[in-house]
Amino acid sequence: MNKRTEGNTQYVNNQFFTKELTAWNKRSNKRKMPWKGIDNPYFIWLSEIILQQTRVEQGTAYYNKFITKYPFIEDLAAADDEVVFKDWEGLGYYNRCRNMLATARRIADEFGGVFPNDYDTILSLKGVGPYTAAAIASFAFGLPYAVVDGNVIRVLSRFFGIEVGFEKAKDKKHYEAKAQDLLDKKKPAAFNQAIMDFGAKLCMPQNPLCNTCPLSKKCYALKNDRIAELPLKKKKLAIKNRYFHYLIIHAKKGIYIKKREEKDIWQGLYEFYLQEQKATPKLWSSAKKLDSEIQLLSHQKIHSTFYEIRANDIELDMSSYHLVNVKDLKNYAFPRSLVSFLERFDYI
DNA sequence: AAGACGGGGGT
DNA sequence: ACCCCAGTCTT
Repeated sequence: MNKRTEGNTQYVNNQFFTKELTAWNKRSNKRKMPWKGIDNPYFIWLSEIILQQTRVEQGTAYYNKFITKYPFIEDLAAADDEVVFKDWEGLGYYNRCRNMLATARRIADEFGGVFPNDYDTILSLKGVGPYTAAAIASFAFGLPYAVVDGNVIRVLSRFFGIEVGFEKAKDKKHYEAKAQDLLDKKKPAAFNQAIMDFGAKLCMPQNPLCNTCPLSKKCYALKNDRIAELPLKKKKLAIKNRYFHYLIIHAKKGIYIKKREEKDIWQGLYEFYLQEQKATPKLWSSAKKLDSEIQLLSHQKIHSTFYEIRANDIELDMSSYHLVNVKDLKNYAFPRSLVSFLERFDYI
């Protein structure tokens, strides 16, 4: 196939893709989400931050909580870090929460509470990368920027036969250029929403609905039996085992907890007195073992064991810890595994 | 360019 | 077990 024919084929496929996608969106797309179709940039930004690497089903309740509790960006900007972290508890990727607060405050202070409406300024916001900037720019302001998220990568990779991954910057750019090329510049919001809905509801990661897919006639992956292989997966990283021994130290006024400040998992969340090591800490021979559990993170396997002891029965430096009444524990944000423990033992 | 960063749900 | 989710930031 010569260069010219190849270019023409691409063009025809582009037309086919956009036409069929648009038709599918009008005819069959029943997907409903609280932020769909709105143009409040603050709400859209909120939804996008919450949904980064997070399923819609998981994020929706958090979104509803945030827009109800903080209806204006100034409300969020004025809230205490501790309270917002508690609101975010269980969502994961807690740096998102920190960046969200920083951005809310920047917009309140620097922009007088008015959300910036140009792509470059939006992209400059903490926690806002290329995907989120394009989403806000298109959904809130109708600007012609194509989103490229996991759904878009999958759809483009399969339909157009893009046999490269997307971890390399150059390859990612290839997807971005393709998406931008396909984008309906007159209706960027509708196009972006449609392609993501299409990826989520029809061209899913596993067992996509090819038999009812309006794009199947010209789909590279279907034709070449590459559905399961595309998009190319990134090589999976090794899971590191970590062993956390938590000691619940009971004093008259409550138990001791401490905020995780280190550059590590769960930064900003609270935890009990911790010793991280493989074997049971020797000094704790008089402590009572309560429970143990394993929590899987994307990159670590956390083995937690919980012990309890009375403060009088052990010598430890607790100067950097907070002594918190048990009934106030519910006000502190903990990692999911600690919340689970606290629930099992009726602390919260 | 490669890692770090959560938690959950589907198969 | 493995996949991967409306990704971004740091090193």
